[in-house]
Amino acid sequence: MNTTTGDQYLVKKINKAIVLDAIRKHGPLSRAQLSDLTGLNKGTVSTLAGELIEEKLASEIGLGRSSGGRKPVMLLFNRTAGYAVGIDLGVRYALAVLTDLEGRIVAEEQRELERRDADYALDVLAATVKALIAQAPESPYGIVGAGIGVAGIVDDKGTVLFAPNLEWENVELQRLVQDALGIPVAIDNEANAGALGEMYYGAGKEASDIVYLSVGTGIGAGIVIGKHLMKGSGGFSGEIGHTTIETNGKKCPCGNKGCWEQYASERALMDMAKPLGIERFDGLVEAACQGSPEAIRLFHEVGESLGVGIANIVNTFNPELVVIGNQMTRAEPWIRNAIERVVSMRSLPFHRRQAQIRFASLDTHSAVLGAAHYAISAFFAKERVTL
Amino acid sequence: MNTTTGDQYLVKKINKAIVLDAIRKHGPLSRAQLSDLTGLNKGTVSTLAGELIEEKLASEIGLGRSSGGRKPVMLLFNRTAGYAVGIDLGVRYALAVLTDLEGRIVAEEQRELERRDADYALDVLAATVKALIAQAPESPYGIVGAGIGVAGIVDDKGTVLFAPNLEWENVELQRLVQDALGIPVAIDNEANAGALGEMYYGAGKEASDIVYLSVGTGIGAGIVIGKHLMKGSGGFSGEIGHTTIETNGKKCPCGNKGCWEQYASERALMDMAKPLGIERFDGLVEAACQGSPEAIRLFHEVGESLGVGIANIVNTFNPELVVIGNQMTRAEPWIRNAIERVVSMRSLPFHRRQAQIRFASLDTHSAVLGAAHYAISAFFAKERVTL
DNA sequence: AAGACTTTGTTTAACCGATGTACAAAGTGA
DNA sequence: TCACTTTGTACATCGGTTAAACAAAGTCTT
Repeated sequence: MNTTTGDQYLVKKINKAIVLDAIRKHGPLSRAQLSDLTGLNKGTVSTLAGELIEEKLASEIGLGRSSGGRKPVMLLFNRTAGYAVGIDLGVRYALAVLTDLEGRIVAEEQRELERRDADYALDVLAATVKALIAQAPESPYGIVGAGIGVAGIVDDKGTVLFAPNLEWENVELQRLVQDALGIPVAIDNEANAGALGEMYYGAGKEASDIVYLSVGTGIGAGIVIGKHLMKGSGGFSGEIGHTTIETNGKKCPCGNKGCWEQYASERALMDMAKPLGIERFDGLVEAACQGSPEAIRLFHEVGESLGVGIANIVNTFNPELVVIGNQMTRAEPWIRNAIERVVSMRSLPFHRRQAQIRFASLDTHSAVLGAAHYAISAFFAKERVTL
Repeated sequence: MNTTTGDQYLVKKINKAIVLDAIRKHGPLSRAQLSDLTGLNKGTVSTLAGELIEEKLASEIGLGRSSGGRKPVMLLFNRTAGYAVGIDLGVRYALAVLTDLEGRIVAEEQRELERRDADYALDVLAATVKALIAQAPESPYGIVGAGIGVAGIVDDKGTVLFAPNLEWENVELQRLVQDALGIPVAIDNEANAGALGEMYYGAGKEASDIVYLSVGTGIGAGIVIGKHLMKGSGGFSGEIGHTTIETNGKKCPCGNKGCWEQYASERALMDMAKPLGIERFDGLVEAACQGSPEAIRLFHEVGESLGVGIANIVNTFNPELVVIGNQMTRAEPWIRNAIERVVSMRSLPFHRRQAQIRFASLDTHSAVLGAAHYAISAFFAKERVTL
């Protein structure tokens, strides 16, 4: 039993959070509109709005249009009250952005990772973030925190349990980065971060059930149901890439046979491309651009395999939207049709609406923006009640 | 914006719910213990406990042991303040129980379903439930509601969208039953109900991440993460049985190829048993009991296929516990080893703990008790805040 | 057996925040 | 200019929690 009990302070927290959320989502708004929208008494809204202004989280931006009476004073969320850092920690690169509290990018830094060990990555990360922080404008709250999306399995304590492609095991990334930077840090897997990014700032703004598929070296999925990120046990983000789609199929280094990512990942594609003498993904994309029938055939094949797994996801979660992100986005022209054909063939007929399939609208920035969102929402969750 | 705003009444609701929950979960408790446990002031607990007694939801059961001072008055949850009905609506049968508010069975009725149409099922259902209600002892709240677990896909409005084995489509089951019985009714799919039943009253009492697999004619799964039932979009319960485990495998009536339930369901098993001249599941179980090597081989084969799909679930959700329920429970002696071998072979090595595999400890009552739980929790959610 | 100490549960005054009402401020439109 | 609207603030009231005091009912030591 450690449920938070109720008292007046809780009531105030709840209502203040409601008012701030309304301003963030629907601003600019007058106090009267806020009262209508939230159902709170005018007087209550007045006091709470006053305090939010005091705290620099909202500001009066002048008078609005009258509809036959006194002109309303419009309130706007003060999105530059602080700044957040979002980091996408990939295998060969680290991409970091500085955003305001609405997730708008104000600065960006990218670094190549020349080695894979955690110490090195940590050094690069710290330097990158410090370079970003130096660019942050003066603000009441300063840097409110950092979020990291990492290509590996993360638990709810912020430890990277296993990152095969980085060759990491049990790295306490959250603690390490937090100590290095001195600001609150949140960690999650790159696919989950991408899902949040697309939901809040990208292709899924209107949808509430989204699956974000990160198709790179491996395959990861961030699954959002009812605007909530689905987290497995212990914060475990599903290793859906190691789901069997061919019971006696290709051997996977994980020990299993017929894993999806043996057929549908970037790595699978490159394995298939070796006989063609093409070693890099860029090369294959180029070959396809120039009309190479072998290259195009390979993309079709991978697209079909992607479709099989996506159909499984659709049959299991019935999402409105499947967003394909990471490297494989660049293959859109050649895989899109194959995916759509296979998915519509294999997904159950009694779904009321057909799931749409899109490619990440934030391009390579889904994960990094989602990561920034972790920091922003942690900042707001701290002194508030989560609605 | 329709978030509930905060005021004194909300605070009281929250605190009253906290106190009642504490009594339900840890009772008998004294007022002083409640104050310690919940963090609420002694005076507050006194008033709230008084009201709960007034409302017949708790009662004083006498004095407890003193530890050097005045003897405490012990409060106990009044589990007979009302009764709930749980229904498991299968393809060939309807099983219904009457439980007290702690989910203990006080009466039970089972009926065969001789036809499959919804009207007939509804008549049988109504008669069965009425027979149960007639057996309910007098109580302050009477019958607080009914929950139904049904072998089909249910949306969040209580409509059975599709129940292939019952041959139903778009049956507004909740409304129909509610009108027939005049009590609140909650509907969910049988696998979800089973998962709740096992979590609250069965094998999963201590676990918080459980997958309940209902293996009958088809395969359904109820997935519980962090004590919460995972619901797909629109209340959609995952049709995980139609997940592909063999890309170019057997055709499935659903239109897909290589669906899991084409290999691992009761129906798949019986299809395989036809050449042996065995037509019914009972027959096959009997044959295996008598040591028929063909029957045992078939069970092994199905067990292995079950293992493939379970490994997929384990890799995706990393549960603590997988509970196998419904018909296939009866095959435990012959499939258990095959399942465990395949799952441990195919599940990812970096899971910190190996998922345990058990067979439904509530036997055939998982779903029906889970269904009753829906009614009970709906009753408590009505006048309260959900914690 | 008496008195000191403990624990339980109730009572009461103080406090806090939301609400409704009255009201002041600042418009619009005929 | 005047009637009517709309916005935002001020203030008394209400309900609920809390802390502190207190009454009730024990135990334990001497």
